[in-house]
Amino acid sequence: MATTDEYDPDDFERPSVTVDVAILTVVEDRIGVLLHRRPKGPFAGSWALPGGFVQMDESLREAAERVLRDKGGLTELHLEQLATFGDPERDPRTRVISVAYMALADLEEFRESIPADTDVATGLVNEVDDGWQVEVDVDVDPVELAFDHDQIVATAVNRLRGKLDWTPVGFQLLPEIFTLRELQHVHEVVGGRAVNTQSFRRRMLASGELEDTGELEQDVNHRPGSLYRFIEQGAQS
Amino acid sequence: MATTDEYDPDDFERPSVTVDVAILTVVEDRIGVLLHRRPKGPFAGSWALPGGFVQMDESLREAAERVLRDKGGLTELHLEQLATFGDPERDPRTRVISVAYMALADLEEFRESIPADTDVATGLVNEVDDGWQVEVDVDVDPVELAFDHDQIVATAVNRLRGKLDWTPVGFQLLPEIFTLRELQHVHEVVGGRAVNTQSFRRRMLASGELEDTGELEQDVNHRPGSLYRFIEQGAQS
DNA sequence: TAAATAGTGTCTCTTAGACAATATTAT
DNA sequence: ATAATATTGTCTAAGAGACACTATTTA
Repeated sequence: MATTDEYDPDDFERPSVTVDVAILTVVEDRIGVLLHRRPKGPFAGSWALPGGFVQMDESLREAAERVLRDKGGLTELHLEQLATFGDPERDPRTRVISVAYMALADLEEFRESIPADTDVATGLVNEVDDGWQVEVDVDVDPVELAFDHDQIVATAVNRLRGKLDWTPVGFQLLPEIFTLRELQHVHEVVGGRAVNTQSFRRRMLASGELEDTGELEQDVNHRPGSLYRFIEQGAQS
Repeated sequence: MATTDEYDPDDFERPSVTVDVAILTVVEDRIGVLLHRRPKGPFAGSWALPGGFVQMDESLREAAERVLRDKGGLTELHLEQLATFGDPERDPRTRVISVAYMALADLEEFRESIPADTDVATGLVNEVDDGWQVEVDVDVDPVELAFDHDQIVATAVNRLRGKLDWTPVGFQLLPEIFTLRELQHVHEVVGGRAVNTQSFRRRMLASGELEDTGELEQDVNHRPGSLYRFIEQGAQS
């Protein structure tokens, strides 16, 4: 038995702790996740989520924010903790426990975070087994992710899907100004199925979370839609 | 920058990692959580969640199961990971990262896990601030929990509440055989508000998750209700 | 019979989906 | 005019809450 009050932490061998971040976006009709190719170490050459060791003086969230900053200055993103993965065999080197985070970016931010000449790529998610498992394509072909990062991506996608119905998280995947059609498209891609346009429109407009900017969509070859902005839900009556 | 592929884990000082388990049940009109009094170490004398250091050869879930076993042989409970708490200051001794789990027990199991002559008690949860924060009473009086265990309890209560609407998790808080009224009571306590009896009954019976045992409640001073059993959702057509 | 809870029937209200009609813009 | 999408109107169906009524058991 090893309870926290009867033993000293120094009596125990300590695992390494990392954070890994699944940065998601919507790319056309698929969910995209930012991957980088591991130059060395275990799984060298494989695609992996960006991550890093947790420093002794930073919180877990700060570590995740540091990882985002290192990836092309991504900041101000929606960032939330997903789950912690601690199988003893998940890293062949030594015991490494990984705290996984999910970040959401719109496609522009996401693309800007990929420097031209680096081993960073957009993985496109295929859902397998009702979405509880995923497969990731890079440049059309399915790839095997390093460590248990496929599980982390699956967890992120499922979390995102679950949140979409209840929270205004869809806005995190769009630029500040967007049309209802674009918002609906995000919901359809994340949810993996078509949604009823009337119902979606009614629900969104009734939610009180959208503000009509009064502007119209530009440069489209059809009737332009109204542009909306997400209203921060700060001050409630 | 410290990415997983460019540094060796041995280059970094390692934190300690623990699991802490919020074992919840329903006690009359309140949510109960199992607490034990810390005999020594930081927060000596304070009430805390049961927990322990993660061993190098066990997974996080195995560590949580070990903690449950140590608490009076609790086993076969619903057990799920909640979140990981890693503020650098959360433990005054050294950097300790805690992976929090939630376990659900029915009141009988819960009571059996409390030996008569130990410093183990049932904390009763008061919800504060819309349930996003909690206060815990032991023997009527509010107590201050050790470390950030109040946050862990709040996270557990909120997770439980969120799950109740979508999953058959209510059954984990009841014995194998129960009446619809008992199930409704669990939902009302967890949800913190009354639910419509007709609607609840309709929804539960229509869910296909209940099997009528054909038996009736015994030893009650009113019309006895039918006893139901939860149907495992294994084989689907 | 009274008390207490189990269980049923039915009405209304809200919300989502289906379907159709009209509006606006570019080509 | 045609293509394409935006936007609105209305009908229907499902589910939840409200309310009233009947049923069953013990005291």
